[in-house]
Amino acid sequence: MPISDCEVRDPRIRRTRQLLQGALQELMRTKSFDEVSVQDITDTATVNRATFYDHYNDKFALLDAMVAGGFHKLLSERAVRYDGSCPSAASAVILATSDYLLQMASHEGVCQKQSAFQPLVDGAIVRAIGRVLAEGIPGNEDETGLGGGMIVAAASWAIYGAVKEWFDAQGRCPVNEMVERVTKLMVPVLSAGGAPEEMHALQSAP
Amino acid sequence: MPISDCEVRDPRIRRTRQLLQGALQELMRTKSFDEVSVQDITDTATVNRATFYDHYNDKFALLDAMVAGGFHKLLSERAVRYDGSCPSAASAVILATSDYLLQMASHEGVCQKQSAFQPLVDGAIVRAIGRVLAEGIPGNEDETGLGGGMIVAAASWAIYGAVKEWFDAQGRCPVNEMVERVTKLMVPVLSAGGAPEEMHALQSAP
DNA sequence: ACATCTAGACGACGGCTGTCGTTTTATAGA
DNA sequence: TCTATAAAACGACAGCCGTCGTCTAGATGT
Repeated sequence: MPISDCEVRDPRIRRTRQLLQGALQELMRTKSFDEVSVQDITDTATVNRATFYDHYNDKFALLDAMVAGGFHKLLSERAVRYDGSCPSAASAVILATSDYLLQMASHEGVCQKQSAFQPLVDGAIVRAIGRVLAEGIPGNEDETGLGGGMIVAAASWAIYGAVKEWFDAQGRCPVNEMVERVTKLMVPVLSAGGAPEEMHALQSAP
Repeated sequence: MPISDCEVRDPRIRRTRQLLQGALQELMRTKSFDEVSVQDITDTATVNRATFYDHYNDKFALLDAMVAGGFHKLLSERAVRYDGSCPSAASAVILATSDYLLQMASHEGVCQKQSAFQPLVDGAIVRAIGRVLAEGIPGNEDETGLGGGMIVAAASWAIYGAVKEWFDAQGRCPVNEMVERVTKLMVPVLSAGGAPEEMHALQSAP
């Protein structure tokens, strides 16, 4: 019976969900996700276990909401928006992604241990990235006939995959360099929808 | 205590794992993944429940192995290999990905209902695509200094994301057209490592 | 201030999970 | 062929899951 998570009016609901998300974050500082039980979460949140299921289908749904919310928060704090195919905007999204991964691994501790449910986190972040990109790339098939949906999908998955690859193989190169590489890789993809002129110029620059 | 899944000598182990994977496939023809219990699987496979845990950590690990194995089988049946940055090779991988999704949805029924654990399937397929691409793109950082790992990661995630986008929004365009679009999108990414000449020619072709 | 609505508390339920130790069975190698 | 190895069967266990129905309390809106 969980209600849609974005834009909840009732302050009680917000409070309870805040408590649950906080409890999960707290617990994941020491345990890995699959070692945390719903019982643990509700005990820490001082909330009845049955109440949990009034808000989320299972602990995976809670994780999903937490990740999506956290990433969205990080984006809005920096006022990161992807408007059009501007490469610097793409870089901002890429940087935000890597920062979020770092933040999760360290002080938030969302994925302290490499859990078997990492793919769930992956999916949540990819969706979040997709949402940002979609704001800048109209989904309607315009004169180009390419369909922005596919570009957004390809780009958001690619960005996350590349950043995660860099992240998992730590110490390969500094963040700046990684962002630059991924941006260069993404520019031709993102510019496939429109405004290709400036892109090609930038792409062929040293 | 599960033993590594690839290259198992003992025929008994192969037999049992075959039975378990077959049982899960069978059950997912009617139920969604999260509606299937380990009990169901072992009952259908006529195998003791405890035996299941000798082979897989949980039912998610079984799904993962099943998807990876199935995709690898589909690729080797067609002798699909990605050697170098040849666009037709990329197209073959893309087509194989969409075919695998179709095959899963219809007659194999791996993801009949849209389950909350779809991300796990996603991750398994992305990893499988990555393995194929990695054969054609050397991971060592050569004179280009780009590092093939990032390209492989970006490309495999992007390919799967794009194909899945097309797949989820069914009826948008025929398969051929989708493959062509995604290939065009991926060529600049894949060719970032080396052999960029032919690529650029193809990219600017009508 | 009041009546109403509804989130949340609570206890209980059957079912599934993951693990353990022991026993049986069949493969692999000498 | 015979023996050592190891996979699988089996039963049992505590613990967690997801759900249900009922009841309380507090927020909402008039």
